[in-house]
Amino acid sequence: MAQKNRLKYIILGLLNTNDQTGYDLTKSFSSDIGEFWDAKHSQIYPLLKKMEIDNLIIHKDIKVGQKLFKKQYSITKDGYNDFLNWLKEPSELTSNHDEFLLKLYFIRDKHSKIINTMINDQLFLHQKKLESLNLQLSQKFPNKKTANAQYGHFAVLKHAISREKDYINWLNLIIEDHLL
Amino acid sequence: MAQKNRLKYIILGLLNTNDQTGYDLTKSFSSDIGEFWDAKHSQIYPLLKKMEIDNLIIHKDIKVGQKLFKKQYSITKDGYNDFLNWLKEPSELTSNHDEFLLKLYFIRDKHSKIINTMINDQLFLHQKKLESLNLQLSQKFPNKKTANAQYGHFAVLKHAISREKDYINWLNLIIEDHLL
DNA sequence: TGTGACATGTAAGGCGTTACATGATTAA
DNA sequence: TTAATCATGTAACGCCTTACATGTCACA
Repeated sequence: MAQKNRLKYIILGLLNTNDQTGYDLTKSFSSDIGEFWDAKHSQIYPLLKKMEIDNLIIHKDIKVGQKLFKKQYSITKDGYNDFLNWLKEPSELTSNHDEFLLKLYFIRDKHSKIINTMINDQLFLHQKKLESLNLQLSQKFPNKKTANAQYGHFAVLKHAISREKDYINWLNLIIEDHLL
Repeated sequence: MAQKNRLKYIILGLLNTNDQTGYDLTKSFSSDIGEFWDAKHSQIYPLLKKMEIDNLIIHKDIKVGQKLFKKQYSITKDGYNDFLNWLKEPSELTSNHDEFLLKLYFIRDKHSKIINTMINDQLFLHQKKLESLNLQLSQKFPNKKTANAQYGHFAVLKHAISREKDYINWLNLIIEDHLL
């Protein structure tokens, strides 16, 4: 009855890059990796505990300030093997959940009045997103060297940008078509 | 503690187009709407019962053959209002879950050997998908009239095609870049 | 001294998947 | 007569979200 539990592999992958706390991992989902997956701290902390019991990761207590200790996790050999096996597995296509498209699907009349605001709202959101992705690209990968050093991250960011451009382009086509 | 429960709205939307059984609804997810959402019959049947209790839909027993009765559901006034309210709500961006991109993200070395098979496998899947979407387009919307009659469905299908083309194009760019 | 970020947890409950289960109908 | 499709359900369980909860640290 097992579900995929991809979050486990994301955590392993992130810890494989460098040791981190649950808090650090949580932040990854609001920036980088949030483009393709999301998770809240309330899911991450319990999973970290479970993964440590399963011997995939271990933690050290690091002193911060006077009283506070943070738990810095690192990946174990077992964890690394688990991660590699996942990487090597073939990936199926995952169907995208897009609520806007879902709504649009149900609008049968081309000249429906609701369609205009819907599309413009969505256009705005995707333009904002594209801007923020472009900003990320220029900040994280100012030159070829930086891109080659973290090639996957670079490639995935380029994908996201391409995807947003395509989305915006398609939305504009719909708007044009709508005026006819 | 309410989650979104978008499946409810999909069912309402589908029933708003025409009366259907749980079986019919289930099939929608393996074709059309499966492009943007997925659901199994084991989720659909219980939800239909709940939605009928909530007065959003009602069913009639329709005789099929000698013994079998199927439940044909239709949308109620309450259900229609619920559906319309959902349509009118602004839609936020939903982050895409794409396992391949997730894996790619973690591959730091541009010349990693694993990258080649990964990309080619994925390229194959997206090409297959694009073919099937093109087939759907030509079958469901052979001309302008048919497209205008179900505009949303048409627009969404065009989107999916555009998305797959963009994905394939990006994959090819990565492959090219990889050879350098 | 107070605000925002850092840091870590638990609880309740809905959502979604996999598996188990059964039977009728249709067309080859 | 047999296989594919039609048709409808339940059970177990893991995933994920929302909400509740607490306390420290750095900086202005």
